Amino acid sequence: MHRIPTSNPVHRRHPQIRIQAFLANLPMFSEMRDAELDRIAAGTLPVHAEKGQAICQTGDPCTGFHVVVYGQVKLGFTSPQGVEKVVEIVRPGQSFGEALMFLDSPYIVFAQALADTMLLHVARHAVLDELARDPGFSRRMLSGLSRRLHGLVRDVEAYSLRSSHERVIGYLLAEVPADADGGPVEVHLSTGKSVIASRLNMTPEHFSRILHELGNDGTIEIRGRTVRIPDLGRLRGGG
Amino acid sequence: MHRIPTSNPVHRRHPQIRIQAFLANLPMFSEMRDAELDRIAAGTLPVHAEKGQAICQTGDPCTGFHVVVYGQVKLGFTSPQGVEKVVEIVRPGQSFGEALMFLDSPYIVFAQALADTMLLHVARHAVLDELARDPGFSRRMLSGLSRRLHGLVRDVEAYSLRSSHERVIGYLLAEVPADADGGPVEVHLSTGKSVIASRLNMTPEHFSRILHELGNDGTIEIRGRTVRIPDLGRLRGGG
DNA sequence: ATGCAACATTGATCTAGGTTAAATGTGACC
DNA sequence: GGTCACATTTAACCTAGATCAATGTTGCAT
Repeated sequence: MHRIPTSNPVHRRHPQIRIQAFLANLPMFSEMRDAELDRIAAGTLPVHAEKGQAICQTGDPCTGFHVVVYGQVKLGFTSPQGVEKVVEIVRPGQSFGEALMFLDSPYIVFAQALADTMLLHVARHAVLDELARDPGFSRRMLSGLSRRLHGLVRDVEAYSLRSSHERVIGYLLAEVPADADGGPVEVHLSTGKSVIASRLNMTPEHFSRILHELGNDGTIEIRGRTVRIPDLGRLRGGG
Repeated sequence: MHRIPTSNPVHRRHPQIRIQAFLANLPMFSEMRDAELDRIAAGTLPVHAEKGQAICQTGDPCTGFHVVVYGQVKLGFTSPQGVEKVVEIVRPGQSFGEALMFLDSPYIVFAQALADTMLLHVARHAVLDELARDPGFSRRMLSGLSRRLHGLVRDVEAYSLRSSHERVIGYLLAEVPADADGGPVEVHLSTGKSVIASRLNMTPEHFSRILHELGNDGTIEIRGRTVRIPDLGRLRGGG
């Protein structure tokens, strides 16, 4: 069990306009007028984290939420015995930590960069102030939290009602671009297999085995991190 | 696999004042002025469900959310193979279905009365209208959803990192009134053991076994649905 | 290129918890 | 009280997935 270094905010000034432009593309801040976006941006600070660096630890107080600009972040918790479980893999354009802003509890998950990552930290007070002014913003925030909640319920369903075999298939299918028709697709696993395994609530060994089972009955072809799916319908049907 | 009859709203008029008084006690509607509460109450309809009756089914569209007045409701999903998993047991004063109001998706869980139950159904439009007017209401709604999210994350942690033994202990401890000091306490299981077992992600058999293990090493004493805990500290320490 | 460290695969073995089945309680209603 | 339906318990057995232990791969820093 080794200590994870915690990242520090980059205090170097970034061009203000870039931050606003990025924020404006998030569902949460879409439809905001410039003045509103300016106020949010004033409470926003870029944060950089190297691969492996912690962005926040279990128990830390919540000072705002994070958005991933580039890179990748894993959220997870560690059992008293040191076992780790990945709850979510956060990709560019996605955010985490919003819910905590409305509670007075500290982080129950940790966040760690899976790659060289750039985030924006939006201060709690900036969000809270804006919520008080803009009902549209509240509405979008409620949508965001609801979507998150919905996703978690689906996870609970998967964990308790689906076999690991089914969870792997589900994961692969979720990685397939929406516009793919039945034909052959290639999906690229965005991170290491052990992280994905943990996300799917299984051991790396078991994940490997399932992938290779699917491999040698011809449902998928594995080349490193690239998985080719010759027939989507077949994978959907359970391999 | 038997069909579950769906409950119908009770159209008989209930005293308006009772509804408002009840709603006013919910965290979500606290601090509301009379005029606001009146508007919410105007969109609220009492619903009655017998023990075993479905309040809503997986796939139903969402027309609002429900609050339990008295009785008890279980939320859960059913696998294609007909296995059922209880996600939550909802008690008086608690509500469900809020998140769905902000999404356009149908119910992914079903809700079924565990006892003779009275609920209030608050129409989606009433909530949405009020959110647009009252930032304080938005704020409380955000708190509520955040708390729910937090709870679900804790569940995921329990399911993936704790043994069933630990989950049972956790459940019992959660049932102990907060004001209890270390001394002997009695907790009364609010519903059947199979439902609790499913809520804890285990079979009734396994739940029974664990309870009796704890029973014969003296950590707890079981008399039907009543569990006596002679030494809270000992239970907290893992039996 | 070379060598190291992290990651991935493979096989053997183990076990927590599930499944099946049967016996026993228990409570609601007549 | 009696009886029916259902909940709970008990016991024997089974299996999905974990753990342990090598071994192979890959990427990356020198």
